Amino acid sequence: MTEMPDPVLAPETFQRRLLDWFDVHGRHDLPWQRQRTPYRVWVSEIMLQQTQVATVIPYFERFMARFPTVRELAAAHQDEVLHLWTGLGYYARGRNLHKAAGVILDAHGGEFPMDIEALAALPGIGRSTAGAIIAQSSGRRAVILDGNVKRSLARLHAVEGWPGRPAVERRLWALAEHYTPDERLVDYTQAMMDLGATLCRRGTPACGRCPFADVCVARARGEERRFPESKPSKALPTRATRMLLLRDVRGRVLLEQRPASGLWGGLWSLPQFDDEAALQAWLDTQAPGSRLEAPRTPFTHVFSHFRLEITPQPARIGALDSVGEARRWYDPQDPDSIGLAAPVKALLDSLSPFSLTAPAGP
DNA sequence: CACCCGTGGTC
DNA sequence: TGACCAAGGGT
Repeated sequence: MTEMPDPVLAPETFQRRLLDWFDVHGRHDLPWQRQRTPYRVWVSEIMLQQTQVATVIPYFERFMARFPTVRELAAAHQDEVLHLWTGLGYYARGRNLHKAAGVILDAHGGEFPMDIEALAALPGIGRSTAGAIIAQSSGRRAVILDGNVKRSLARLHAVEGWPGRPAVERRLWALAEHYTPDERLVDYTQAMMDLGATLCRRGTPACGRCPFADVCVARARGEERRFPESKPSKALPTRATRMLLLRDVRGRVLLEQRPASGLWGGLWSLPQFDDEAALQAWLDTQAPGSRLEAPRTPFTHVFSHFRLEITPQPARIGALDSVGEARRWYDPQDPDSIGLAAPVKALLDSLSPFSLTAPAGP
């Protein structure tokens, strides 16, 4: 048996209050709530990891139009999957989604394995996402613990400590397990996420409309903003890079495919170098006779764990014998269906004469 | 465990 | 305006 987490409400009372609230105020018309197949729920859950609903919706619609079932997804090239993922971030999600589609076809005959362990064994699916897929697509009992649930439960019980710490996370899982009902799992899991997303928000919780305001421990203390505690912050290191803008006579730009893992893994980007010397050495061997132009003004791109200072380095082609497997000429006027890192896409867009026309002003 | 992985919104 | 964060998972 799991530890009894001093609940503020009996599970039955919690469930009834939550579902009564959800029936009136919950979200019932999100795109993935139509045709709740395991496939559609799966894709939506992956896209929604660390990503807000409003951002996901257009990506989800485009993805479903191109890959209506897991078979089309498995048959596609990773490039096309990443192309549809461009701008969404955390590209390992797209790579894993594509990889898992192949496993579902090869090892599971095209049918989703509908148990937690088998689902969580698929790349990109962890404990919480596996639970969400089970609950939302089959209605069977499964426990979820995403950011919304963590925030709501941390406040309801005034759970101290950053939820990333294993001890805190265990406690939150125990609370989530404690309150999860045996019925109406589709609605219950959606309701928990809706509560966190629309009422128990991070910045300005709408306690006045919350069905648990009278029993919320954090609110009773007037400390709802203090929960959940935030991650201990560290200073962001800064790295510098040069991005080579090598153009041929037709105005096309040389792109390189990034390594399969790591930052922008599998996406196409401009060739990157630590400094001008490394860039020049590359030009001398790979594209002799090329001429460097003046570097453009550096700009900074901030990632989650470091900031990248990018200096665009334009150059005109001398000779380039072989473009090779992981390289291609890319025409910004006539874009290919490939995955481009967002800052690279913005930089390439800035090369287009069309983007140099008068900006739309107020 | 601590770190890695992206982008857009928010204050 | 920079710090913080969002429907987490992999290594």
